[in-house]
Amino acid sequence: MNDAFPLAEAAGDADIPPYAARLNMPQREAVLTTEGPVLMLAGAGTGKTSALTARLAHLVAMRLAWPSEILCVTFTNKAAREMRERVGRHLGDAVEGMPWLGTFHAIGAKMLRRHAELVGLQSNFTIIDPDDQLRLLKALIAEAELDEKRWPARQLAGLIDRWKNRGLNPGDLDTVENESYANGRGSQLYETYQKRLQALNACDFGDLLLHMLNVFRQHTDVLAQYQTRFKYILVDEYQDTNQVQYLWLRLLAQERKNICVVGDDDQSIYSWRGAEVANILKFEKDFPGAKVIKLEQNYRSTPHILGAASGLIGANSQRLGKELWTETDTGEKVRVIGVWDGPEEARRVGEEIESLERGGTGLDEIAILVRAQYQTREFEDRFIQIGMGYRIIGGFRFYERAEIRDALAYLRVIAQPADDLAFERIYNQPKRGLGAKTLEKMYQHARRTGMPLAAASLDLADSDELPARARGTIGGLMRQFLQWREQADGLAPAELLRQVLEESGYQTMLENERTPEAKGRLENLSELARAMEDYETLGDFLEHVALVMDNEANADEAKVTIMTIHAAKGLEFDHLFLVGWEEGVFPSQRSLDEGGLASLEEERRLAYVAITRAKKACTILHAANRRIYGQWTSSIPSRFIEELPEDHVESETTMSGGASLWRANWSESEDPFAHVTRDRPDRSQKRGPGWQRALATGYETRPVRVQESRRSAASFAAKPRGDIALGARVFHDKFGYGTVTDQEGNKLEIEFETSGTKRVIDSFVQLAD
DNA sequence: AATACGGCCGTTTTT
DNA sequence: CGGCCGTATT
Repeated sequence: MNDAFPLAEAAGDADIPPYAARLNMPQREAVLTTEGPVLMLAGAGTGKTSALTARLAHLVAMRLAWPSEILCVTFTNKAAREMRERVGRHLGDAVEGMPWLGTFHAIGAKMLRRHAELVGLQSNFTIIDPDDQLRLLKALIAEAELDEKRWPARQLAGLIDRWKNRGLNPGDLDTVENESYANGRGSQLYETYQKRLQALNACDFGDLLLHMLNVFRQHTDVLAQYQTRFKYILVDEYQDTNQVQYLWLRLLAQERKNICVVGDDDQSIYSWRGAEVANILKFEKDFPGAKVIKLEQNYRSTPHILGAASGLIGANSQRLGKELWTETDTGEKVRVIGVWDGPEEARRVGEEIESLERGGTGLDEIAILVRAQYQTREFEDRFIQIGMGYRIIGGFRFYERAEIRDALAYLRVIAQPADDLAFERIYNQPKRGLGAKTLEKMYQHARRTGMPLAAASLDLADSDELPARARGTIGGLMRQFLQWREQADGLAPAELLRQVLEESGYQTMLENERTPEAKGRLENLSELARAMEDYETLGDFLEHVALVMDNEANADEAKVTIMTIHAAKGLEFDHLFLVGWEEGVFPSQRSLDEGGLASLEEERRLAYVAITRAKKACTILHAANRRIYGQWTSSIPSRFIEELPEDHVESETTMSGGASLWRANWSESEDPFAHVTRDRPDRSQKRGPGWQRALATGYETRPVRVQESRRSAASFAAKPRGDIALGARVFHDKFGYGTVTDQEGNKLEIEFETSGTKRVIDSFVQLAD
């Protein structure tokens, strides 16, 4: 990826270690400056991971530290994996000995398991996910006799997260913070929540860091132990650190001050969830004498792409200042295309991709980036229709599916009998005839006796408090749990899961459904069992699940990637389509309403991140009309489009000049909006000023006449499959069940029971029953 | 205890 | 428009 380091050739390669041979000057400086604080400002595509891994290799090769004496933190599991892999290439097996390379949360969890007793937990504590967190908070809000309508649990969850991100314990809240929920009951609920978690022997994501920060603050011996151990600290994506992470790092680095942070203030896009750009902006103040190294040579994109991105980000005020450059001198300008409406945007992108495909580009080198998840729909619909392979990143993740969470809940109760949240999830799943009333009694008893829910239910089954049937059911279930728990030690986790699914009746429940969905669920459960084979103990596996919620990319055939810009950070694609660049969509109106100028600048950084994902070509689209919440709304191009420097942009726009599709279509009328009917924007009060402005024009288009797009190349080549006849009942992953009403080659017209009539490619459906 | 309707609300989400 | 949640219904 990198060009050779020029001096390396000049000086002869003799004394250049292999890990540094391909680094440029600043990269090399970042590797060799091992002592003291270092701030590495690495622009997009400037080879920061190369520099980071080389630095790690260097520290070890020079015997400055053992791998186990280096703390290396990332934000994502993916980044941690990549780092581990690349360092492994330099260090060989020694990388095995890098126990402290991982995400903030994974490292926090690892430390906390060692010191759990200092915060009132046992070392086998459960890490609850946001879903459990919300259910728990709802219960607490109800107990506090608050109206959940007025004080939603979501809001409290958000506040607690924010407090934890800032390193605040319940007692640390000032009046303003405390008043921000339920008239001053914020800290009280926060405190109750923490107590409840402790009783459950559980903690949430925020606690993994906050608990450890508390330990560091209150137990200087523990802190000193880690300060001594970590001779060198490396932090990736430093611009994304929040307050706790910052305080955490500062304590750990205080002793030796060998901390190297890497980041890019221009790529800070997570402030809405606690990240503080300020951390990177003030690094030199926090660590006086810090060496600042800028990586500005870009190895990813063409000059036009870089020029466009640089021009755009130049409009931001709060910057450390960096200018990307490249030695490459070829490439097309960034294209900006205006289209009539959302569907046309999807059609147009589809055609562009088919054309790239004909030119030999692989689909996996192409991506479509959206601002918000809902925008993916339009493209999904279109691609299904033309039979183009796509994958949407984000949305439902493997571990979030109901059947997976159910299975995990069983395992959690086995591993940790006090996990009430897990028990509550499955006590009547599969249906055992235990309902809300039984649950309520179990909870009452649990509260009275201080027992965990599962234990309390067993106790209750011994009494006459419950109807005989429920008593028998609970007794049976608890006997099963006891048995599974006994087996858990001797059995491989995957085998245990299979047994649990079998004996609990969960599997039978799905098998009896005999629907394609149920079949899919069973497959997911097999997949889960397969994933478990890599783990020795149940505890190991559950830790993995809690901390690594991502699914490994299923690397099958090449597909176009559709995802949010946030999800694309750190990735790169040859050909990039940036869609929906309209005021209100991007920049997001909601964002602007909430955060004003600061938010606008973050949106602009988001645009910068988006453009810099492109290696060879970047195409930006905007539509003149879009359906927002079912309402047709006319829209104006994003201000970010105007901010792109002209020299690097080519407006092949259909909106101006003779080639304009929509102008041509509507040229018969003087007023381009004459076809539009005036109408009530009665819901506009709820919207921000931007939408009001947009809606105030009062335009609602009539159904748009669209040119039938030329038939796609794909549709000619494919052959129909023989097993589907007219009238057949079929199932489609996205549209559900339907009946085939027409068949033309490999294209089917299907009347779906819930999604209306659609034309789809036959390979996307399966016969029902 | 399971379903059916109706009202509400609507970004981004590494862990 | 469409998905989710909570209440009302049998």
